[in-house]
Amino acid sequence: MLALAEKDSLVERFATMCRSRGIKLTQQRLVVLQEVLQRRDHPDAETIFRAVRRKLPTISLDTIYRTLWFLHDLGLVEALGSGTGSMRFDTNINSHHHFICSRCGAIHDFADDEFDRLRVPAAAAVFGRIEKTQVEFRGLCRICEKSKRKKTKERANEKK
Amino acid sequence: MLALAEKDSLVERFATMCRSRGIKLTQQRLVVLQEVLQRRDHPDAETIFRAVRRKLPTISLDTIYRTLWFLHDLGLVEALGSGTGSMRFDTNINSHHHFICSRCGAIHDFADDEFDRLRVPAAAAVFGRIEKTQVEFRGLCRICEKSKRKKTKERANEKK
DNA sequence: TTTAATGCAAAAGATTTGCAACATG
DNA sequence: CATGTTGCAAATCTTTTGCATTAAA
Repeated sequence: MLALAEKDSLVERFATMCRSRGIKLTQQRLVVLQEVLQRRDHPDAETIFRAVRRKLPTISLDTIYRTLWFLHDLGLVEALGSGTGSMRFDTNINSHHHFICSRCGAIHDFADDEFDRLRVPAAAAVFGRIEKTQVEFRGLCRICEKSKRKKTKERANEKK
Repeated sequence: MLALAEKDSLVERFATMCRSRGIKLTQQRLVVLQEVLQRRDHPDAETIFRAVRRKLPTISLDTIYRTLWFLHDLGLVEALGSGTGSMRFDTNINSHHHFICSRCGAIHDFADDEFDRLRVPAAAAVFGRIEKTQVEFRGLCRICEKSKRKKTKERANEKK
């Protein structure tokens, strides 16, 4: 749900960032960035890999990792660390908050202006300068609510 | 900073939970639980392993994992998924919030009554019933603030 | 004594690294 | 051309599993 113009300007911005750091603008970086920009879920490296391979069949998984971490250093994606399993990347540039299923680990985004501007208590400020505020609600998602009998690990493994 | 009495009652509660499920109360489970209860950081399995091995030298790493997930199913610890690296376990039973360093992944707790009772926006409620609210502030911790030149991955690896 | 839990070693995943071949500036 | 990047394969790290043995109820 990023407007086209917005997306283009991000690609522009990316190109500039690369140039200014003497980093090369390769096909694979461009394709990974584009894939990442149009996603609204929280994919892991493998998922990005499968998607990107349709456009660039020779790309390798380790290039996906390198590129994802590179985008992360640039501040274009956020690393989520999904609980069980593989690392996931949050590609939602807009400020947002999370609902996380405590059972299956599914992550859903929602926006909330008020949550974007929570006061910073002194008890938190002592740890460092705060750059970002995010509220996390945890609970059972709709799907897990229906299959309560299974245990955490069983469900987590099903995802694979 | 758990009072002794509180800690004891948790061990009691644990024993009861085990009995009622026909699960055995072993030395290793008891020792892992005790280690977990007295920690205020967010250790990974390896860290717990090293600590517990001082009391029970023959314990194995996979027993640590099994026990940690068992405590998790019981609701006595929370799985954090640290971003880079290994899974971490939050052993703080009291309601609390997090400051997370976006560079090195360090996690610090703080308490805040008001944050414990944030309203739940409709946009979040649609995903499921909310059981827990947690605010996450992200930024550079004090240590990382001082060593800005290093990249994310370099610092993350140093921790090992 | 019955059943569940442990320790070990091996397997399975996920992620990273060294390096020769290759593409970009 | 010079340098940074890729793809591959092998290495590493973390976590899980199968199974014979041991310990709890």
